[in-house]
Amino acid sequence: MATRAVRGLGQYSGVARAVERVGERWALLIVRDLLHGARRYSDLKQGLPRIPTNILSDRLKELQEAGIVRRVPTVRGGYELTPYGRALEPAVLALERWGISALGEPGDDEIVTADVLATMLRAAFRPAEAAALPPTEYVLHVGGASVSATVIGDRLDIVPVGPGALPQPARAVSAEPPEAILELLAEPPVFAGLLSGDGTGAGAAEIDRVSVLAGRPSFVERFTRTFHVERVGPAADGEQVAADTAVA
Amino acid sequence: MATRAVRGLGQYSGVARAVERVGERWALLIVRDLLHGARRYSDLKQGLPRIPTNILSDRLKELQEAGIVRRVPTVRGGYELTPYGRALEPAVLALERWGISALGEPGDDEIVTADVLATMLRAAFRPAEAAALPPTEYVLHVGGASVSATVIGDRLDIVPVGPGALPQPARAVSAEPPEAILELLAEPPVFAGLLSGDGTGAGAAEIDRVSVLAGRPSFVERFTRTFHVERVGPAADGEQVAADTAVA
DNA sequence: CGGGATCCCAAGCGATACTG
DNA sequence: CAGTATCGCTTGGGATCCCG
Repeated sequence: MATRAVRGLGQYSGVARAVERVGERWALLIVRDLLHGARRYSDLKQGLPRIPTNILSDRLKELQEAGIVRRVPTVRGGYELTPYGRALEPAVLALERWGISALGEPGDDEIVTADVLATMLRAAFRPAEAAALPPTEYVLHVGGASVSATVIGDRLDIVPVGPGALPQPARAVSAEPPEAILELLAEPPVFAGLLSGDGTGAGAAEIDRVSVLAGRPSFVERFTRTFHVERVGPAADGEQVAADTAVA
Repeated sequence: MATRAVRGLGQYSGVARAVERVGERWALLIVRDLLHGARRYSDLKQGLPRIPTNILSDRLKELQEAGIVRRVPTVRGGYELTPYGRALEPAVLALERWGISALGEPGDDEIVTADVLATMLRAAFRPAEAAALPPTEYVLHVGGASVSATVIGDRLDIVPVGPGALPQPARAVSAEPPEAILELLAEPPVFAGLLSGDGTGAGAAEIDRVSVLAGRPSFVERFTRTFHVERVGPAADGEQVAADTAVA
């Protein structure tokens, strides 16, 4: 049984409410995956390999009760976000940005899924920078997952590609793809570094370690300008604090 | 003992990392309070009435190990965020915005602290709107907590006021306060409604229930323009889904 | 006043088995 | 494929006491 809500945090606060509703283990990762479209039970389970099936079931039930998730009537075992759940996107992307900047090395059995990759891209996407660049399609292969990110103006569209991706139904705008295409292959940490590198000096190390499978290598710089997150390492402990900070 | 980290989520993902580091119960609320300045152990405990002391101790230890929090050398029992921890601010505010829009009625023993109030204000603050308005100081009394929010141009400064607030040390800019002042008193749910109301029609109900203790009542509208979050109720279940959403 | 130690309960969780 | 049922166990977390 989905127990919960008995343990409020005792604060009339937005963050507290948010934590009460999506703070349970796994909950936010389910939301993250659903942000990219409806998913079936087995899709979710596959994307979250370490989640026990009963926990997935519990979370989905709780998220439904909270009005964050609902079933897709037409699809057996299908789930999707409600508008209320979709409103979590800014928060999820903000957390993603923070997390990206200190991903470190992958753990032994840590995987990268298409949804993980898509979230990284959407978190790192900079519409203002992108708008100034020519339309480009980026095909990324990172740690076994593959997505195609098409950037036209300040718009970003991501679709899963390659083996393992189900046929994508009814793309609204199947206008002709941009003529500029860049296809990259990179190990997960290299890819993370590519997103959070400073682009010029230090980031060059990552650039050398990505394989350009198709497209002009100079497009890599276009990619790093389009997709970028500020690096904020965990306490290099180098700098001094403003010691006069108030202890109120 | 602070056990943890044994249970990774198995994904090389920013959100997963974020959840692993600040997903523990209470952790994000501690960060939230520390976002407004250094705090002592007892301050934190007071602001989080339901947290057991050992859990607070554990969390602070874990947050330190993660490089998110560090001790303030000059203050006994003082804690503050590292730059890495402060980088969580966008994520915290995004969660706050989402949480505010469905706060509902306060639970029996839910409290509002000055830090809670300050977080609400900072989450709801709209610099672009504020910049067009004259400098104004808003003094808010909500559910026992009181803060003063001074808005000058697109800048927002918040200081705790009234009984319970320690003397505020060394305000850098103690320039003369704005001549326009609005002092409000409201019950917590009324205040939340004020922030997420639509400002005109439906929001009027909240406006009638706030007490203007000082300043011109017309300034209330200035307040709601300066501080606002989109309302996204949990599943009014009214509208239809785009049924063609991909289940990929 | 800051914070560590201990006890104890149950919730949250994970693995496995089972069912429509 | 989409879950439910059961079980054991870890551990989070609440209360209380204790120490510097």
